[in-house]
Amino acid sequence: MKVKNYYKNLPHKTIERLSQYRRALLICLENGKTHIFSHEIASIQHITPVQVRRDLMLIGYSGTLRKGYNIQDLIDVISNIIDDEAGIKAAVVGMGNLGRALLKYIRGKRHKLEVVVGFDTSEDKIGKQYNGITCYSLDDLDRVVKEKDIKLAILTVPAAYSNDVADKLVKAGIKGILNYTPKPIRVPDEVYLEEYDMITTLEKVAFYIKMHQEEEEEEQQHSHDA
Amino acid sequence: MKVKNYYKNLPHKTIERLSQYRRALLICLENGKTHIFSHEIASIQHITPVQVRRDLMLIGYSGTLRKGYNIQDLIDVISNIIDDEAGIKAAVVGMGNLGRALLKYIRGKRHKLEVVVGFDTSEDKIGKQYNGITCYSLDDLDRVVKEKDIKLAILTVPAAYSNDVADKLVKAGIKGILNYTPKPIRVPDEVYLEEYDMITTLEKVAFYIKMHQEEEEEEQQHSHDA
DNA sequence: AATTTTATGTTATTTTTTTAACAAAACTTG
DNA sequence: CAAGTTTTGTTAAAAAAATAACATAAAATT
Ligand SMILES: NC(=O)c1ccc[n+]([C@@H]2O[C@H](COP(=O)([O-])OP(=O)(O)OC[C@H]3O[C@@H](n4cnc5c(N)ncnc54)[C@H](O)[C@@H]3O)[C@@H](O)[C@H]2O)c1
Ligand SMILES: NC(=O)c1ccc[n+]([C@@H]2O[C@H](COP(=O)([O-])OP(=O)(O)OC[C@H]3O[C@@H](n4cnc5c(N)ncnc54)[C@H](O)[C@@H]3O)[C@@H](O)[C@H]2O)c1
Repeated sequence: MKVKNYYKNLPHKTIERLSQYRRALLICLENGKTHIFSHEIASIQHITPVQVRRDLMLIGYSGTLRKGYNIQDLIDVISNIIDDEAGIKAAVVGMGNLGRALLKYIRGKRHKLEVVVGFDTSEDKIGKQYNGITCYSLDDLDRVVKEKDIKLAILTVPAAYSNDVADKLVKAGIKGILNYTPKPIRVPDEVYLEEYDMITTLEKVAFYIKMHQEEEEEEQQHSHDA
Repeated sequence: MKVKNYYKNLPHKTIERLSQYRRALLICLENGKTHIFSHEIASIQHITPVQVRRDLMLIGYSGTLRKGYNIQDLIDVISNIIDDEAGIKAAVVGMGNLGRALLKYIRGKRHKLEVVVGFDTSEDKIGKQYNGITCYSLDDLDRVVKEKDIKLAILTVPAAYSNDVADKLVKAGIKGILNYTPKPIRVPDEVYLEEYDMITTLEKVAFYIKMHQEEEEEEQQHSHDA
């Protein structure tokens, strides 16, 4: 029976929530708490306690009845699942406004997930340090990725270059890409790809604001009719 | 029969994809194309053509058999659904590294969705202009939000202040919040909330890199056994 | 000691989202 | 012009995710 890949079948959403649970748990631990109930975790994440318990069931973690979950234990269990033992090294590709902001933000946040270099094509940036991280030329991508065993790339180049740079990343042996470029990229199946577009999210918020507005208008109409 | 709120029941995911379709369509239009097939849209977004057609069916848009969809028409239809006629005004709250990067990025991208001001508490930033946008003191939130009819807030303050500032935004009458802070905030039901955490996404990518690694190790094991 | 309360863990159900199946129409080709 | 191909639009099925239901046990209360 497979043991190692047991967690492979966890729902994607559960993986996301595990990361969020851990972040919340770390804060609770700092505040001196030792145990936590499913409804407390749920409240922080504004989800239901059932969902929390179900996620924890899926990873096979058990709490204590009427006492809740041991925070340190749970952090360790989650870390064992989502963290790579040897740690995963990442690169920020495209050290512009967003790239530098991200670099600064991520730096030092996670023990097993570290941004170790940046890449850019601008002479102004190549060779410079940002938050203690060296920016290399994109021409050195292959070499640096291999030398430093970088597996993850955060893509923040101008949209026009997304695909070109993505191809280079794949060739260099990158295993996962987080694409913040508004242009969807194409990568082989064995490279894990996650894309996020801020405009889309923003437009979604705007849409639901609009919907809510229209609902209210309609309600007013009704009360006027009555 | 309700007409105005017909689109209220569209799946959330469809709304997201509509925004993405439009972005892709705008690029196609610029390139001089007039018509597009569902499989072309699908290929850009790396989803299936069926999903594209299903989404378009849901919004009641019809293409031409064997000719595809009229790009300009479709853009207009999507815009009619997701854009607010009067336009929605947004504020960036917390003009730090991320806030300024976002402001610069969003500026001028969409006709009906505009960032019109920034807010901060730092004396260094209050009164300054960033990309032509004035940064106001958080103390002026109520006044400015009302004066300029701002409905959407992009929250990029330090995590420690997320909740405080969110409360103020709600009191000021903001209708939707996009929270980039790693701390989930609580808002009343009538305020639409979208949260996004980069660390979570990053950890998700790292997790699937790890999983893929372990799968490969196992395969090697097997071929060794055989 | 019996009863009530509070939480967990699991199975069942519902909802949401994606994918598949296929009929119908328009064009192409032999 | 008949047969085949392509592409849409829709209904049906499957898969994924969230929610509900509930049995169980520890602690608190009566
Ligand atoms: N700024 C934001 O908040 C934001 C938000 C969402 C998405 N984005 C997207 O992220 C990307 C970067 O945005 P930005 O605001 O940081 O832009 P930016 O212009 O500030 O930064 C782009 C950087 O990429 C570098 N670059 C150019 N070509 C390159 C290449 N081939 N390889 C490596 N580096 C290269 C440039 O020298 C520059 O440093 C864009 O695609 C943008 O659409 C930005
Ligand atoms: N930098 C990133 O790429 C990144 C990525 C994801 C999330 N975040 C999150 O976004 C937030 C901002 O990150 P940052 O890197 O821009 O930080 P930053 O320190 O550069 O910016 C924070 C800004 O908020 C201002 N501020 C402080 N208190 C405020 C208040 N009460 N009201 C309004 N403004 C206030 C500060 O003066 C500063 O200008 C943080 O919560 C961070 O965790 C940042």
